[in-house]
Amino acid sequence: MSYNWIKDKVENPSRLQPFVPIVGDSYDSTTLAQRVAEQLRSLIMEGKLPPEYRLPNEPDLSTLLNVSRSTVRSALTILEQGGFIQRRWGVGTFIAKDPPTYNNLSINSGVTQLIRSSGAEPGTAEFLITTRPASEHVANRLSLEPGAPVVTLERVRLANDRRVVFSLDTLSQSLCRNQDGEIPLPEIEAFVRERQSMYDFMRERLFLDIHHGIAWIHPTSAEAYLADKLSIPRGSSILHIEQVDIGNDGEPLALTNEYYVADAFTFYIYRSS
Amino acid sequence: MSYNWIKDKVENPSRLQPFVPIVGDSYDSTTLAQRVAEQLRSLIMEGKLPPEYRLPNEPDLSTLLNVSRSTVRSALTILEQGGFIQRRWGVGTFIAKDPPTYNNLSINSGVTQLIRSSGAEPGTAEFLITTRPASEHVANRLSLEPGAPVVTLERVRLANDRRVVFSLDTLSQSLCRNQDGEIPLPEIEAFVRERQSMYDFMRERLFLDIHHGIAWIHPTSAEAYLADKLSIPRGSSILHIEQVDIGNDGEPLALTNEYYVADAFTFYIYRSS
DNA sequence: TTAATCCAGTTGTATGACATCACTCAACTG
DNA sequence: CAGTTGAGTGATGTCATACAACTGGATTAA
Repeated sequence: MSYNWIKDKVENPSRLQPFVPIVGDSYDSTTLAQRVAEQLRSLIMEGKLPPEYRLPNEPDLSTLLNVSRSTVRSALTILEQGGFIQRRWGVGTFIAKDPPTYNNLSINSGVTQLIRSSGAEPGTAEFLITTRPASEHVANRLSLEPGAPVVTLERVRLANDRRVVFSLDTLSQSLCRNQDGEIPLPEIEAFVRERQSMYDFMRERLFLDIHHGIAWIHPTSAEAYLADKLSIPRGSSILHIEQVDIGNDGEPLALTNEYYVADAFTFYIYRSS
Repeated sequence: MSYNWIKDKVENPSRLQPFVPIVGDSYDSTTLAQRVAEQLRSLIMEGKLPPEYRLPNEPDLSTLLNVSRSTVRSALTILEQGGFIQRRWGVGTFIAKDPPTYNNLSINSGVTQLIRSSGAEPGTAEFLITTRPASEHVANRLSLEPGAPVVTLERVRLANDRRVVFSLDTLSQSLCRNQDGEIPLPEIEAFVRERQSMYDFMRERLFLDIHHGIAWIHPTSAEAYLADKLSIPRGSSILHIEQVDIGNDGEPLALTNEYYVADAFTFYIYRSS
């Protein structure tokens, strides 16, 4: 039925890729509506669908995406809750005026993506991977027994060679295994060094999907160790974000501590009323 | 059909109020699904529905709430996105293991509610309300012309008489009017002094509903003025949250600057993947 | 000119049917 | 006897259709 997907507010139609988003039949353990929402969310975050752009109406979206209208509506509800779109009863559905970006803390993206989306080149320095017994605090956060072995990943993250984040990731060693048994540390290191993402490692090697994260934010100031790692004066303002990532079954999977140089990034939060 | 609403994980049934949530016919300009979600959200946040509690199945919820199953599902999708519930295909719908609370920044609640939910008694000191021309920054945030008159509300917020937050609210003067014309400052002051909420004033007197807020978080340290207001040493860590509240039509309504004493509260963020 | 009315287009709600998944448990198999 | 298979049940997910409610502009009438 060749809906004119490109119209209204789009000045440069050739920039928009044809919208045939394929929602494959691949089994994802997620629902169809979530996959549709994810596809549309990518388009929005990549700027393919500009702010205030009017989407096709729901019946047309239904045929375009080859899913039913109720599925479309579920997906749109998801996006609406995230602040990506705005629905106006009797009028239409629009991309939000100011949709969330990667520096929005409501979106659980990693440091690498944050740096990249800010226009800088992500890098790593002082990579250190070790195993150690879990402290009481760590064990508590990860629902482990104190002393249980955990893998920790200590990195200084760079944005265009500037030290901007000190990150300390912790993962239960019992999770670091595939069908062949335990994954040796060098293999983990090789993967994370190349891809610069622990999330990718968890998803692709451990098949651990993260459902959501819960973050605590603490404003603090750099003591000696941090000041050294981040090459900033002692006492500089630091944003400390501690985060537990939760899997689909509700169990904590990973613990992340990130220390951001205060003026390196601007963080947003979408707060729904 | 008298569904046994209280069962499964609930140890103390008498604690749970009977669930007849009435979803009134009152015209709210919001959708039915949103009102249903709001009702359930209140029950969860007030602890009436404990974590991991299993909800009735959707058909039964439908009859209980006197709405259709599609409306129930829309409401549940909203709650699921906010991290309040978890749906498991083929199994059931459950209150989340760790549902968001008022100190979750993903929820747009005011300082007063935050203080109250922490178990402390909210209070106010150094109340100061003025009108002044908008600075360039303020005008930018509120989509006003620089120099346009704005109403500012300067408060030191107390938790059990301890100074914990310095807040500075800004509102375009052109919005501070009802059918009788402009609302005089003393009237605003009287209302906010008593209710300790600018949001309540905006909703009840100005009929301005806030759709969502966008917050910037900045870790910083207290300079002289702030240190004095908050009775803390200079250089203490401060969490600065600047927030623009957006109305249903997408226009900015209010600007809020809040400075939190670092260790006074613990802030959470729900980060969806 | 102005106000009321109509009308087309869109999202919201209701209803019913079926698909898919998870869990339990009986039956079967080696 | 341990392990596997499969039916059965009950839950959420998806589809299809119809209609209600709302918006905004065009039309019409005062």
